[in-house]
Amino acid sequence: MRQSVLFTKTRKEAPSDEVAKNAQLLIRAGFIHKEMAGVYSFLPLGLRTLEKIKQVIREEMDAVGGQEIIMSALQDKEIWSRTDRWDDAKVDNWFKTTLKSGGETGLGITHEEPLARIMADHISSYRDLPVYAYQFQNKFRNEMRAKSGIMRGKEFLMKDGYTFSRDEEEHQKEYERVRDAYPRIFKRVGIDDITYRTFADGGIFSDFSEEFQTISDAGEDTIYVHEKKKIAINKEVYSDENLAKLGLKRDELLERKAIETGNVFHLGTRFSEALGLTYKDEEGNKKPVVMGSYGLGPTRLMGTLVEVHSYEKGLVWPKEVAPFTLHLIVLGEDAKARTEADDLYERLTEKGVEVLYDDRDASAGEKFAASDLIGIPYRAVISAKTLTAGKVELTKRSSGESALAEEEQLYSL
RNA sequence: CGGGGCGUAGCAUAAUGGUAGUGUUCACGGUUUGGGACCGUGCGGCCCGGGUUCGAUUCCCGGGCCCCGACCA
Repeated sequence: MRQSVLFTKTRKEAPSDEVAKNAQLLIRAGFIHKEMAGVYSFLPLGLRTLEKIKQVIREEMDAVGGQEIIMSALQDKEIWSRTDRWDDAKVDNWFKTTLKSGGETGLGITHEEPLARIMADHISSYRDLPVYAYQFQNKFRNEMRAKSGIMRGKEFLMKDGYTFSRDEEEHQKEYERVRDAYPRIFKRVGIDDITYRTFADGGIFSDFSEEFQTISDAGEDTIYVHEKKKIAINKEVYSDENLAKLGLKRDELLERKAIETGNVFHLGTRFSEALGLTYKDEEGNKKPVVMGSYGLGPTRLMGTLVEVHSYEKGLVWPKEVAPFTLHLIVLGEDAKARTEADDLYERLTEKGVEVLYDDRDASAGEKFAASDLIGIPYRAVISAKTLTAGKVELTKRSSGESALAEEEQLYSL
């Protein structure tokens, strides 16, 4: 894409109403726009990154048998009443509204209920199980206080998945299969080294649930990390009894602030029993389906990446989720350099390299500053200088290494 | 929900009970061209509603935003 037609602009100064680093940098770089507290729109660069994050998650979910769907945002009060999660006294963060035809609806805070009902239409035999379905969908939560930029909003994108199994044994296998896909996602977006599988409150169906916590001072959670075992325990369940269950010792653990980037839960038969989601086993006995749920917020993950990868001058995207792979910059008004850069841009695009081409009529400093801010992993500079050498200057952003390169080297990016 | 703070131009900020200044952005002209370069000219603003007052951007009340805490499958 030519930067001269990209409608977003970069800014020198951070907005005064944001404190979170992720929001400040993403707004300065033109990735997002704040609509109101805890509500953000995604602009061209931000959307490209968000879509890439989604694609990484999608590929890993599909790889463990996930079937993608998309459910409605508007919810049927009926099914939520059956699980006792409609009443404001039970769940206090609904956005509710009245229907003109009478009655009420609300914007989905999560989707166990509607999916259990959908599955009731399609599951009737043990032969139909297990099943794993997931979706990417905006969730709406009427939080008292939004904070931390895009990491905790009132409207946010969520990948929520749900498994349906015959019994606890089968559920455990499904649960582990989906859970074990998560580290592969974190590896691809470059945070596997600081992300820990963390034991947390399990609710009523199990001793523990598990979270994926990414070490960062911007996080809201406190966890205790066992670096060698690559696991952690959340402060909320940090007790001698639980440490004994997990075989952990206090003196081997380090206290850290962390961002909850993902979570996986055992749901048991709570939802299936309330909503009539049953199947017939081999003997013809009617049994409730055992469920699990698996969350991972792409927008929160995007915020996390900014918190842990960015530096004072701007964003630094891992290649897999960067809005573009290469930032091509032409400097000066030298007509030859311009022509060469134009042609190179065309050739690279033809070869399938995702290029943002800064063809604007702007000073070198302005272009470099904008480039630093946007954070595309590779930068290629063309100027009168590089032209005489017959090469382009290629810089790898993550390491800062810079060298003159042949055009062919750019094709392999 | 408890406590604190802030609302002034597209953005960031200053001053003021008698209608507001700076930087940046933007437009135009000129000089520049490897780190948001320089000079000149110009456009552009007191969040909304109510109250006090001769007069409110300024003081008071409510809505808004931010921060700390509580809450957070």
